[in-house]
Amino acid sequence: MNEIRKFIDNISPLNNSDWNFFSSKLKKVKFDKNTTVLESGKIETKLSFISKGIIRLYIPKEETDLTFGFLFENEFVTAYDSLLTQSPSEYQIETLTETILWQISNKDLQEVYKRTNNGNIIGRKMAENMYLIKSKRELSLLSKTAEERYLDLFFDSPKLLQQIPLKYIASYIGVTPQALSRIRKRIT
Amino acid sequence: MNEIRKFIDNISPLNNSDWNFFSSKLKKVKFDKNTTVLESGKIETKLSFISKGIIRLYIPKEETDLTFGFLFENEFVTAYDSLLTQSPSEYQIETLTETILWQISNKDLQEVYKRTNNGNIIGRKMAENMYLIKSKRELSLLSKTAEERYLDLFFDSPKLLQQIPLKYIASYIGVTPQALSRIRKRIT
DNA sequence: CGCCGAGTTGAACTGAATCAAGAAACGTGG
DNA sequence: CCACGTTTCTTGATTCAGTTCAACTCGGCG
Repeated sequence: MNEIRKFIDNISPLNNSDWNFFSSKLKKVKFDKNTTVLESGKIETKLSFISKGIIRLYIPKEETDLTFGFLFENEFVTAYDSLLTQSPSEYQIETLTETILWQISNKDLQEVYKRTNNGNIIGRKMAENMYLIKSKRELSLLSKTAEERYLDLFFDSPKLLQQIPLKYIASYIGVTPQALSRIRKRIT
Repeated sequence: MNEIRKFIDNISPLNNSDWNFFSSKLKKVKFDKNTTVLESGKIETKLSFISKGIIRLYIPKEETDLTFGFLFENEFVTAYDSLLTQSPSEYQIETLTETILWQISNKDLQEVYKRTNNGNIIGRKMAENMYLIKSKRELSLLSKTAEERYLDLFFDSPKLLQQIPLKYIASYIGVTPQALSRIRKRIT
């Protein structure tokens, strides 16, 4: 839980009473490897902090599904679109390794926004942060080649990448597994 | 100004005193056609509401620049990344037609967040909204063909499209003007 | 009138998709 | 702990959407 407070304080510091309120709402949950945390079509009701494990966010498709991100230890994960709009999630969330999450329900999160001093600020900063991530991604998709995107990802989390099957990375980068296999070959 | 209040009330209603505070900060500015509103490299200091006109958001590049969006009447426009991080903007903002903006400075906007009841909520909802837009765009770039993206755009704002040079639309869709010209030919 | 940028069209080229088949890694049951 | 089957990864051949380079047309404007 310590890590969670650190993460949040980094966004906007919480006083102890606010933190106590927030943390009292958190529930620890454990998931096996390759387990669905949120099924696409369901409405997202939780915000989760990854205490341990790796998570993939994707849209399941007939043939190959579309991967939108990998989340690691000490990051938050949620089907944010669905959480915000409270409509069925296109996205599905799945563990790639054994995973431990701390979860707060959307209901409780809204309470935090209302009841605590900094709740709304944190909510705003979180949304702003999510925006900045997507904005970067848009730029990457528009202006970079698949190879550059692979190298970026490799640069960001080299070790973690080794734990993720190539086909998922390919899907995140926006190419087929075959294409990524060739890119890899080319650059080594 | 009426339109601005309508827009904001749609996000989260403001009481009169909050609105008065906010609207007192707005300044009306007029721009000619093809005029730079924000130069890339400068820090964004304003949030602008488009009262009249069409605006293009892009990153200037040596050869062809990258277009990230078109904004129309009764929408907000800003180099949001730069506004949030207060670092130099990669993005440049330019009018495509004669344009009238209502602008509020970032400084005043922060005051609105602080001083008014709903300021933070609006700030949050605005960020959430910006996120949702980018999220949609990411999906479009990852899963759709250039042709599909063109049709989407056409479907969203058919009339407005006619006022935007093809080369900018091509850049938004992520192809060369030649390619878009052929797509157009193909689908008519 | 002549020029210039925008748009169209053509031809050659390229990166990635698709189809297909084989090799390697992985896990599950005997 | 090995054997088998399934899934993942690699490699090859073909196809395709889009790029690049280039030439030509059109419309507006000095």
